[in-house]
Amino acid sequence: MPGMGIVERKSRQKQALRERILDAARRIVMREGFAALSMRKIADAIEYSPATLYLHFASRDEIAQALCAEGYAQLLATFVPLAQIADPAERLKALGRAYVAFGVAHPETYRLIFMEDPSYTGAALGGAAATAGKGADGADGAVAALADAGADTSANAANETVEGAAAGTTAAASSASGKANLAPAKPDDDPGDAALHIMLRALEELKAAGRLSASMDVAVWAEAFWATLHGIVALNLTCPVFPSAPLDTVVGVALDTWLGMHPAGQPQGAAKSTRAGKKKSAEALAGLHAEAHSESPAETGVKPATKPKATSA
Amino acid sequence: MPGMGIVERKSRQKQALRERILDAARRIVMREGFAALSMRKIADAIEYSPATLYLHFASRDEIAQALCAEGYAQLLATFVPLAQIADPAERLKALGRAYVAFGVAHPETYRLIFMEDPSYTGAALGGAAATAGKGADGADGAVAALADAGADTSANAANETVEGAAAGTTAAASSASGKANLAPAKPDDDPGDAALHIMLRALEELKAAGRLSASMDVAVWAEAFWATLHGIVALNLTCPVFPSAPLDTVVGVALDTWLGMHPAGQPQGAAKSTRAGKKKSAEALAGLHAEAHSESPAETGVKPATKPKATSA
DNA sequence: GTCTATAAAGAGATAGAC
DNA sequence: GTCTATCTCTTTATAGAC
Repeated sequence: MPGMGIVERKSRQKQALRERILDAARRIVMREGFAALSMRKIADAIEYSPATLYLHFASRDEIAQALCAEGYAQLLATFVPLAQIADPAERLKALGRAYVAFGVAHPETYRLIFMEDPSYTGAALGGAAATAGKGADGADGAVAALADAGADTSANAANETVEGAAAGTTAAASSASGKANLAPAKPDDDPGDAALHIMLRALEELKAAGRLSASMDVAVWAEAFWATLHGIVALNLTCPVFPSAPLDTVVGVALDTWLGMHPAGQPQGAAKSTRAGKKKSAEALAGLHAEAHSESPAETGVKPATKPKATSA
Repeated sequence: MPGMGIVERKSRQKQALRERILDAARRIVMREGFAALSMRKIADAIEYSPATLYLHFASRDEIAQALCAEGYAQLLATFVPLAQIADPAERLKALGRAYVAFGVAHPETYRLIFMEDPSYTGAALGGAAATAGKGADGADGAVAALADAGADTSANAANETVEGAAAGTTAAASSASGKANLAPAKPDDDPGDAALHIMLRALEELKAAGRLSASMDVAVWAEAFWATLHGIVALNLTCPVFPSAPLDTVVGVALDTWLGMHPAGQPQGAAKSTRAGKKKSAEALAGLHAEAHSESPAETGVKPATKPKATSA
């Protein structure tokens, strides 16, 4: 009968290898896209045999889902601090900018989560988006993944993003409000729900403040708003010619359109002034947020050329 | 020396087989998704050997690109008649609805064109989206594909969509305007450019009529608007929980937000009234437009469950 | 033109030795 | 736990007979 220390050590070792597997998998996905993720490649990367992987994950799919959970948590982590912004409209704009920045900074992660497979996309998005009610069916290891992911890369990513997005908005105002919006969106939910609720809360406030048409269904508005952000990110990742104007200009116009310009009365056409770079400069937006990542430089670059391209001989 | 008739017959036969190949490929993509498209499957479907395919197409990629060209042309075909709508705002709304309807009615086609690979997406989108100028580098067989595609399926699809989308708008007004907007967007361009120009023209008119902020850059607005539409379609195809509200409600809110409600003074909250079905009824929108297609019923269905899922044992 | 046959590469997953 | 070896399956693409 082995001492308890031995059991713990073995458990730690097992857990460590699991992490190494996920690390390697993440790197492969980031570098070559999800389609190129194979058990063999992972095994090669960590210098184990393919068979070993199956002691930790039942299938390639399980690895993919673990990666997804990390990604969701990572995205949520960039949202949470923004919930502090006092003005609901500015808060939503900051969330929108952070969302786009995340997608641009982590293209393959974003692809995996939101553009790859309905089963992946649906996984961490429990029964979310169901207006408000809808009994919360807890997603499992998602929040735990947040803690883990935060330990290596996403913590940095989150902070960078937050500072970048909050700069120039009402960031300072959050210290003045004190109580207002510090609820971190019930943490026992899955990240998808949590992120959604952050947005919905801001929307409710906006409506309460009379800055949103009283007849507007916030759930519908939220979905359309989300679609706009997703569309910007998705086109940016997939369409080589997409923003012909600087990305942040397009984002600015979208945010102004959905939320109205001037929270306190700045001249309209806020995005107009930004129109100077006039050529795809995802860096203009992403450069602010996504510089201190552990991800490969290729990920923060403009466009991955033509990564996917699964099988070719 | 064979008579000319023999040469022609052989040429016709060769062309016919080429069409059969593309037909089979299209069916496979529609049924099982692009990832499942393989030379063997095509060969099986047309009851030829795989080797024969290589006499008509150099590679699987070439087939994919031919499919893309068809898809672009098909989408453009649903746009062209809408250019007749007199009121620019209503025209843009109709275009938006048609765009979403197309994506919902032909999910795998839409996926292939706009969500699969940057090289596919960029192909038929020549140097488009480049604001206005940018010397037109002619894309090759795209327009020819329009003629071909129109011959079998897309003509019906286009007409159905047009009638559906135009109903309830200013369709009748087009007969009153006469001259206004009948330019079919220089036909020697590629479909991507053509579609874009239809939209840009409407936008310019909108701005000229003072219904769009004078400081707004129409190219930026157009891209953000497109992103919204793409986001709606893309989320609908990928995210199982996406529109919790009926799809057309979300589309309605988006269009109203971008274009303002009431072109002539109808009460605001135009989308509110639509909120009744309250459950994903893509049919509510797509049912109108996409009923008489030659595509498999699965394509017009709500969601393809989990089609892609490339390799599994 | 079309076929058969096959090369060459890669995938996921497993059995069984150690 | 880990590895070796392998099974099974699938893919693109080609060579060469007919």
